[in-house]
Amino acid sequence: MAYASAFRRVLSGSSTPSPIFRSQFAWIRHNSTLPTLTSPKLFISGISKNTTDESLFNAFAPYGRLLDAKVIMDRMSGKPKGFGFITYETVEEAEKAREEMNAKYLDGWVIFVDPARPREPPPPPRQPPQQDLHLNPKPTESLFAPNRTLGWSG
DNA sequence: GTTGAGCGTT
Repeated sequence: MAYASAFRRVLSGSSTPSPIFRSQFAWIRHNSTLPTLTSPKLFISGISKNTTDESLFNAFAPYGRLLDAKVIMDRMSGKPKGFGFITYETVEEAEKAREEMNAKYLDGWVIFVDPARPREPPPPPRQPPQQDLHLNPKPTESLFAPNRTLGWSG
């Protein structure tokens, strides 16, 4: 996502969002993953270090009923990682929130709303290429079977 | 204590 850092560099100093940039963000929507969401979970990236769970919640609250809003902090260092997750009640609300809040301002930073990846991939849509190792081939009975009829006994 | 790519503690 090169556009993310590009817009951040342009907009990091300005505090007032200019309407000019809204037209600039149009192509992002066009370029973004427009197909319907499959999960009410959203991955919010590019959030400010001032953004907390509460301000994230308040920012996305008008677009649906939020079940959860978390700003991910590094548990080792305690510093915010700069992204978070929100969970709506339905995918329609998440869809609306993405349309309304993608590439918008939150605490002076342009945030990006994307569908969150499942933390536990439950259904693999394709089975992994399992190589079929025939470690136990059928026993070759007669290959090494001694021919008793030709014994030394004469 | 560098200025930002990314998918979370259970």
